Amino acid sequence: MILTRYYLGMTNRDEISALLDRLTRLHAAGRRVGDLNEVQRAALDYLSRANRFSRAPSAVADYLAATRGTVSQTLRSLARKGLVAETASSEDRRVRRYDLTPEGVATLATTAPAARPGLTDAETQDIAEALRNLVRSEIAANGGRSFGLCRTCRHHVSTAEGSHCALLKLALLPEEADQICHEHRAAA
Amino acid sequence: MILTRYYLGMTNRDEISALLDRLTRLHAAGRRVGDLNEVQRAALDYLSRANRFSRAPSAVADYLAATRGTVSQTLRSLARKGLVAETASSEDRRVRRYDLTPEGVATLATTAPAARPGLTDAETQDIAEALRNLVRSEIAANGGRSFGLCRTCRHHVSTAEGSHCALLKLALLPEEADQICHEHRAAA
DNA sequence: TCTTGATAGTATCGAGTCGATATTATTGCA
DNA sequence: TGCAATAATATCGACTCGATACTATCAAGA
Repeated sequence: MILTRYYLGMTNRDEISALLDRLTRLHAAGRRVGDLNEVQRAALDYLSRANRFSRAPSAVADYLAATRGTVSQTLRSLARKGLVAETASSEDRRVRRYDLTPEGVATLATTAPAARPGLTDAETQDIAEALRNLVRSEIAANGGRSFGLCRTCRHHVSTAEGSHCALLKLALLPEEADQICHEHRAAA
Repeated sequence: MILTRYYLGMTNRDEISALLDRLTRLHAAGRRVGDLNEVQRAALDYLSRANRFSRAPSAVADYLAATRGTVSQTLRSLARKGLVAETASSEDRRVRRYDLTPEGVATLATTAPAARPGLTDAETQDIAEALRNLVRSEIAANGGRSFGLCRTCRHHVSTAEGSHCALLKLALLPEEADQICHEHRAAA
């Protein structure tokens, strides 16, 4: 397979940036489905995979590298469309949580990502790993949060009854260990 | 190096989409430099690497998966800022070409992509290849154009005096063989 | 307890992008 | 000559963007 390089005189760093410039545009275009734009779709997808501590506007803002003001509007737009519902937090009265409604779940299901033609399983595997590396480096460069799975966090503790979070000092529901957490820190 | 997967139950395809959702946002945030937004910056970068046949609004629109209307405004915005200048095509009076001004070149140079910390040379190489694959598959899925380098095109012909394009039936300047072409089709 | 500072979220601003649609030139083909 | 295709722009409402200002709430220290 011949792989066309974009610019022969480019460093790998510059080429990655140039490729990302285009790739992010191509990806974004494919993510505008129905009456959702790219950001709304990404926020909805995030909310569907985040645990109950991580569905607040500020967590979405951190995850999507957006300001709180913008995310506030995005979530309001999703709520207007009936795809998410706002819930007040019981512990901290400043915090609001946005959960998917059944309509939100259905919307997500009917707009699943398209298959990627022309890629072997091995290539797909390599691409996933490369993207994980790239996200990790992007986060390191900008001081963002990792937002990994609860199960892979240094604060996750498995017990006989189930598991709990040593940071929040809370018992976890079985499914929560496989959800994204705002407070995630990679195990040492 | 432990690589946190986003969702253990996810297929690679879904994981790639989820990773791209976030990576797109992180990359875009890093590309908003000075008074340029992500799209303006990407368009400016494209124009700096495209050959003279590929600097028209419609080519930029194809490259960035945007509509002509949007690109028209983007280029107008860049022109207002003095970073590009409009030139009428001599062959086809419908076509306009946008070339970088010296200010545009300087802006591009002073906003070069940041280094990617925490990545080895080997990882960087792998990532570049994975992204090339991903772009290729995205194009295949949506019927877009490849936009490769002139030199790697099936219409590129090397001669004793230099090179020429068999599609446009034109002699090429020496530097044009290493620029991006709108009409690019990968060599067979 | 009172104050102070940090945090969570919203409201608002102008600039710009988005898709969609319509319109004007211009080209090329029948 | 006529007609369809192409290139580009103009305009519309919805939305994102960063920036700024604002309110509400929490937490920690005097």
